[in-house]
Amino acid sequence: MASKIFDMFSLSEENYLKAIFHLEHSLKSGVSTNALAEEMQTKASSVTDMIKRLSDKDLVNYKKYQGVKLSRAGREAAIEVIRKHRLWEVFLVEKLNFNWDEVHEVAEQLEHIKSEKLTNELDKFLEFPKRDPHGDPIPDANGNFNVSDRVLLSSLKLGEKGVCVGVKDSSSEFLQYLDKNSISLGKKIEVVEKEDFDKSMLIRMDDHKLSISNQIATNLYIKTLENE
Amino acid sequence: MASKIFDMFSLSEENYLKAIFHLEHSLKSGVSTNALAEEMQTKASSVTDMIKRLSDKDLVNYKKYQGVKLSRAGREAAIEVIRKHRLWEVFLVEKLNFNWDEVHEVAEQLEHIKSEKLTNELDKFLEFPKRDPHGDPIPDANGNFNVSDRVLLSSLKLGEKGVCVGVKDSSSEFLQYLDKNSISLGKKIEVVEKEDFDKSMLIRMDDHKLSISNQIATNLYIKTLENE
DNA sequence: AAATAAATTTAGTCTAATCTAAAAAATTGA
DNA sequence: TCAATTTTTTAGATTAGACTAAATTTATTT
Repeated sequence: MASKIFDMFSLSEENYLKAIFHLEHSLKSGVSTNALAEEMQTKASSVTDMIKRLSDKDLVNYKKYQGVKLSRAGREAAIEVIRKHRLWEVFLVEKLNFNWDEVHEVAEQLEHIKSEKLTNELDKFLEFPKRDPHGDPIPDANGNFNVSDRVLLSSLKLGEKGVCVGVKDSSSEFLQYLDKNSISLGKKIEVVEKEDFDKSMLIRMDDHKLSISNQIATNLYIKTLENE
Repeated sequence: MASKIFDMFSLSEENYLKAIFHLEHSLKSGVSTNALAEEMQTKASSVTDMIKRLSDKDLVNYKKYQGVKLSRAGREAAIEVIRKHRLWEVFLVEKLNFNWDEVHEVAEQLEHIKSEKLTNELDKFLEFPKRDPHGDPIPDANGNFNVSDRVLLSSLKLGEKGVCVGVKDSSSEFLQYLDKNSISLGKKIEVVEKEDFDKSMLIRMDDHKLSISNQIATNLYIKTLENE
């Protein structure tokens, strides 16, 4: 972690940096004002204001009408926040009996606590977890994290098998749906039917079959199994 | 905990409530604007503003030029913050290898995290501790906590014995002084000499004697031992 | 290449929390 | 008691972060 001399960002700044980071990864491109406004649940004009502040602090590269990109410093700050968020999620589930659908809001608060020692001791206390309860990778103290080779369930072909390794949507509604259908990380899944019409699929899991809508299938990450 | 319907207080409001609570207890009276300004490290005019806001929300009783007192709701809110602060301190020391002189600033941040489940599960995880690392009592989920019968070391008479049970000053400077002299909670102490001139005292602890200045003696809480 | 639509920025307002300086009230003490 | 001092409050300004409405720039269509 290079330039961490003085990491005093406001709560709002940290949330923007995090949102830009996430959007850069899902859109695989620069981030537009509107996209950011949507992500932050705010107005485009507010976003423009904040972008200027972030740009003045060299946390993002910004040219009018051209969207933003994180600078190196901005990316480091964003990753630090994400690291803390995911570590706290592990803590809540592993130590405090939270279900995976209950951790998000609390972790949104805890991720802003500023103490390097706290973060690193928490990491150690949890025995350096590699993934959070939703299967997302946890950056280490240097900001490095594994880019995994997971794919969406919806992209599996007929007959292919895989292990459920993560969720894209981590809303409690979605997670509760998964709970209700006993779909949890680590479960083995095989695609036994694909329906062109509505893109739903029939999967085999444990000893039964289950029909999965496209909306579900596009929000479940799978690691495919080479076998057979 | 009676009226906890909607506990959405700002960070600043929570800090004021906590400060008023502490001042009410140490001053044993209503809290003046200036005292609160001193405690909050801010200006009297800012305090007046905030007091008005708190009064509008019925968290304090306020009459111009008369100082403030916490209302029932204000006291409950303050106690909740204090409960969280102290629980987090225990967590940091017991689970994350923090020394007792390192916990304060981090706990100042953690005390504002809003999640009843988090607080109560943390309490359970720590096995319902009764005291924080500085010997201060931790309120339970209903806001009740033991008012203990501790006294200041400086009030002990010649020959009296006691156990060190808490610190009044929890600055890291003071705590480091105690560490350096092996004074920790639970240690047995006997007053073997009192010096009228500068109010210092000589104490016996473990197998040696130690000279204690008045400043130290007025910041160490002792539970006296009846024996002998 | 205009004309229209969409995205973005600017200008001006608002709120919470702070500040300084000035005014007002309460307290102290000769 | 009443003048001096201290405490407290008011008035007005400031800042971060948000908002609305209007203006401007870019993108899309004909």
